[in-house]
Amino acid sequence: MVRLKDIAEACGVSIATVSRALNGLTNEGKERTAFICQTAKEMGYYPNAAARTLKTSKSNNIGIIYEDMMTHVYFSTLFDSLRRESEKLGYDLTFIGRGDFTGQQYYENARQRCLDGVIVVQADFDAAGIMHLATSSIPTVIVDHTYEGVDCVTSDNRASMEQIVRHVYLHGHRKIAIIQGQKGMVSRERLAGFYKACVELGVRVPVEYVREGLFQNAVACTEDILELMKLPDRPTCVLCPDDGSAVGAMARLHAKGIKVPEDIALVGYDGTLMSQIITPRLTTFSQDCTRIAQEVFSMLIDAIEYPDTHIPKQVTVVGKIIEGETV
Amino acid sequence: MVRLKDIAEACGVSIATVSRALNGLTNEGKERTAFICQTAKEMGYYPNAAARTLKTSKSNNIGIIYEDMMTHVYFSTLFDSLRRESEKLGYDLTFIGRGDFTGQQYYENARQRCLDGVIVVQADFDAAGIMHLATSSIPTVIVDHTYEGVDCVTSDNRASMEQIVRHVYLHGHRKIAIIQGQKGMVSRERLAGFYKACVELGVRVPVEYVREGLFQNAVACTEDILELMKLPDRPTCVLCPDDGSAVGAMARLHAKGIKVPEDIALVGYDGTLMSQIITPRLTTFSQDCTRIAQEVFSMLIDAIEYPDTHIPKQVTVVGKIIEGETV
DNA sequence: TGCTAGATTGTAATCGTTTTCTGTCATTGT
DNA sequence: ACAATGACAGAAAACGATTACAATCTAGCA
Repeated sequence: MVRLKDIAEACGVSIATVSRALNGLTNEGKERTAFICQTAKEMGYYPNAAARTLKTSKSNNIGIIYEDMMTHVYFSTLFDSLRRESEKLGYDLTFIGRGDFTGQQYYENARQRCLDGVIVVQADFDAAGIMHLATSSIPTVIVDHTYEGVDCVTSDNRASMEQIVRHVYLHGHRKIAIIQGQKGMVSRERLAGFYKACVELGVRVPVEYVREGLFQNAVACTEDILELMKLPDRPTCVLCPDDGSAVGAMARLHAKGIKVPEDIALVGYDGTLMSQIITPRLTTFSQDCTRIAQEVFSMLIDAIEYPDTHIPKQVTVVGKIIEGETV
Repeated sequence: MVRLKDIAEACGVSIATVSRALNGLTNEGKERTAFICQTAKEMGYYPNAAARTLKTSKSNNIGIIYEDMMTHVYFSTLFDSLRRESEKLGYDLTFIGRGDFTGQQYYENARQRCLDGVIVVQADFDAAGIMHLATSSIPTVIVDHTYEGVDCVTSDNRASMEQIVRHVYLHGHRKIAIIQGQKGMVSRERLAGFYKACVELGVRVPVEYVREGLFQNAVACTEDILELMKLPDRPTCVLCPDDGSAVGAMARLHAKGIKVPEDIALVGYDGTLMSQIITPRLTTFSQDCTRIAQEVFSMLIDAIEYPDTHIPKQVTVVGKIIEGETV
């Protein structure tokens, strides 16, 4: 391993001079600087990250706390976007937060490795711990969950659900059912949007039309839909928690002789590739992961670079309906 | 931030003593050790990772080089497994390898941050660079690609394709077509297995039955299938590069009035959740990501702990056919 | 009691950088 | 020609841990 010291010896200057030359500090003479840089490159020098971190308390590393849900298309897409963005900005992404972490430990773990910032995705699990982290001196951005007074970026679940309801309303639907995902802020927000739009549009919602379901679980979704179809006053349109559920349910319905959209209209969520390649194309709602990632990093970078003047804010990113053929 | 020094002062002992006590070095007296540990905990001490890494050249961090393909279910599943395994063993996972890396840079980047090891997934992109890394002093395991003399774990694409061919053969198919994925070792291996099984079973394969396709691209897959259906001597069974393609294609075929499996048998690949919740359930091949992850880490840990005696090996993990209703 | 072995603990060097402070020159103004 | 100024380079002190080595203390034994 090549050290600053080796270059210093090779060039016949001091370590400090090499360090400054390499870091572009204006101090040094121009051609000497060039010579040092040249030599460093030839010798294959790379600064030791640990030493630099130790001295500067900057690691160029951003921690990411993710539940084990990478297999859900939304989250893998979001991750891809986050990674691309972090790459662009010169940060590496490290997965932190062992499964059994709680309370202070998120914070301590981040502190321990001098992370420059932390991104928490879907912080539904340990409010106290997450808050401790988010209100600490370590820049933190929360994705898809809102806490007071800390940086949050959420795809606006409430507004999107409103959009969806209005969309199907415009297509003539007055009996709209909803199947929710796992309990949590996302589901709550969507339900709130659902009710809000229905109230505003004067659409009556019988309690039986609102069902608890699961994300990414087409079996559950199908069961729920079949239950809905048994109702004396059956809905004409069902809003599913995500595309995976909707696609799976659609296939099952189809096999049962129930036609989409003739017998029942279906709306998905996420705007996945899959939703657009099946027949009929699913009407769904696309969340703009690229935008989300950009917002996340813009807030994070601001918090990192201007820790004193940074003001936490809550940003919502609004997606859009992708019109398919199932409504 | 609490330092060793702070604890030392609080306890009235030297820094070295605290360090030894905390690391369980047998040197220290029992109750003094206990007292130090207790105090450290009370003060909320966490060792500074950078300092420790600088001194010991161990980071407890494993780098992972992944192309941007997290949205493919196979890779997200694999990643989940890798992460779970790394968590269990106490390592963190850091995404490294900026998009424009080449040659030595993978190695230098890993060296720079004192990574204890590196996992390279689908190393199809920069053979020279990857080899430089893999043959360096940094423990490296390559997933889903085979290089001579370095640690590799692959799902046995050749053997699985053979299994698939034999499976459909047993179901009476003699006209078997294959749609490949992106060019690369995975596709090559699968094709080799396909030919091998066909030859052994005495199945004739017209050149038109072998088509180049794309992974995770149902549109391309559908086009390919439709082309195949136009052939004067059409195949009775088509092997698709992955479940996503197969599911999408199936839906399109269905819409065109071509029935699966009556008119054409279809086989997917990956054994995803999706493949099992659609109707008809897709016949597919499940890759055992958990096993792959275990093998990866077993090799990695061995290479890390016994760098001198470690012998690189090539491991293949065999998956199994999931019988659906499309053959 | 005096000496030695063994058990603890402390001192200080080290890991590779960054950065402050000091010192040396050369340049400029008077 | 001399002092003041500024540009540049080097020495050395951190950052927070680990660890080889030296130093101290205790106890066991003659």
